[in-house]
Amino acid sequence: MKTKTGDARAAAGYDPSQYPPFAVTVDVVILTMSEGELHVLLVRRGQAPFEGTWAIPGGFKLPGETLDEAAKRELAEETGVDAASLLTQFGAYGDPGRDPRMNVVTVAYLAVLRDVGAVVAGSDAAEASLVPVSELLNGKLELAFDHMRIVRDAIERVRVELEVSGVATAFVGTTFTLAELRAVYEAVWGVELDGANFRRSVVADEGWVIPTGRLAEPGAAGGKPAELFRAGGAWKHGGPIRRPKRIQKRK
Amino acid sequence: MKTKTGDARAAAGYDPSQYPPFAVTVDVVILTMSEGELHVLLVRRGQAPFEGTWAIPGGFKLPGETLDEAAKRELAEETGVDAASLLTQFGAYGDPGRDPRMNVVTVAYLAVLRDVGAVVAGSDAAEASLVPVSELLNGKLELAFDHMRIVRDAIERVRVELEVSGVATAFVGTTFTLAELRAVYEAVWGVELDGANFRRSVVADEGWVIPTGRLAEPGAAGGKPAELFRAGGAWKHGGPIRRPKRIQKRK
DNA sequence: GGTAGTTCGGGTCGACAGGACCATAACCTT
DNA sequence: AAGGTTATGGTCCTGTCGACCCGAACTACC
Repeated sequence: MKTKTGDARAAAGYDPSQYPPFAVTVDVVILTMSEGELHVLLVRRGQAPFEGTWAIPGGFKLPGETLDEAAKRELAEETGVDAASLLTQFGAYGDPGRDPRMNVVTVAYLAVLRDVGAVVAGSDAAEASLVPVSELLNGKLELAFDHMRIVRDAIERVRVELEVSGVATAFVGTTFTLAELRAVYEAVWGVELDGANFRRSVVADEGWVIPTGRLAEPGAAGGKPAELFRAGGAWKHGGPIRRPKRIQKRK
Repeated sequence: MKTKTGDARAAAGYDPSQYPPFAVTVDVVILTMSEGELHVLLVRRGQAPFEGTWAIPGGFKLPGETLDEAAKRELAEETGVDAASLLTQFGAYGDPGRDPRMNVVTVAYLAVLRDVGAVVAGSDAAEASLVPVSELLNGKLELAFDHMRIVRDAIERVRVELEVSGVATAFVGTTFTLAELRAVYEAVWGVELDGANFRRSVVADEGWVIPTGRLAEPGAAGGKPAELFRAGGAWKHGGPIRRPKRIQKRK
């Protein structure tokens, strides 16, 4: 290559202070199960730009913290939840003009929570709400910046994550029935799974779920009381359930 | 652009110019097959810090381009290759102190190439070399910044990617034999696959590889000439081969 | 109390995928 | 021509997974 470019690149390529500054933010997509449906936590913006528009919570990275720490801090500030182990970085977004004021690159994180309802109240966000993802994907709601794209990517990510890791247990309580756990898969994947087959697969995976010996209270409709489980430590083994290609139909 | 919010909290939360600036870079991990082994392209640094240390190629993101464009540009500048379709973003790294001079957040990309050897010559890098990943993972080589971690993450990513997408064809030429394609899986995963079973799985996946009708020249050792294939368009269907849990043994 | 409805969980069966292995064809070198 | 090597087709066997059935245990209602 030409020496001109070489010299310019040598100077430009190695002196960071010569380059236009960016602001770096972290945004957190908080997913949770509510009423059998997958929801995302959104906050309403109080300032321009995009004042009054829904957005995902986030904030600026500080020089003294890692990206993971920044995401954890933002999550704690917005929801009061300490869930560092469930935070997964899944993408960086830096399109020019995504923030109309200056160059902002954001690193997006995914957080999976349970019982987020009570937590939202304690947040300092002006207005926060759990929105079903189906409403978002329908295009009925508009989000600030490129947050719609980020949320879409997050949902796709959690669908994959559900298959290769044990995230499913993060959606449910500390103890849960297998039906509750199965509902997570069904909601996220949009499929129906056979209860009996689900149980076989899950309990066959040693250390994945651990029976507590206790039984759950039957619902209003009755039925045999379900066994209560708690999450095992085996997170990395790859999930016990494989995502079906086509939607199963039960008669 | 020139918003000047008076409110302190609003300024802290919503005015990017109030926050410490970062430099944003893109780094590209270039993987290729050479002599049946997975290699990564490294360049030797000519400037401080880490002068003389091996590093992965990369550069600064410009305000007017997207992250993907920056990665594509850097890849072209360093290797002369236009391979935008093979570029995958896989992580962002922003630990404090990862660059001793200032706050730098880098977005890491993965590029899978074939025949990178001829391309390296045209690069403007002072010194470039293909290094077997086995040497890197052994810890025999030291990399600048946190590039070792980035490369490790990239390799893990390509192992997963190989299973869920059709990246394997990116490692080989426009036409290839099934043995060549199989060698990609074997090298990346570190396993041995049965040739007959491999063929069955691959050709069963409609549109994944397309026979050209031509035959390859047999190697020096002879053998039946292999059928030549070209890559089909079916990239998203998920790879045809599943990663074996344990290494297969052939007698 | 009895019966219907509901949920849970164990069992069976068949389809299919995947791995191990053999056989054959088509090339090389000697 | 003989033996080695590679590609490719075929067979066999096993484990996995979905579909489905059935009994167990509970609630609700008559």
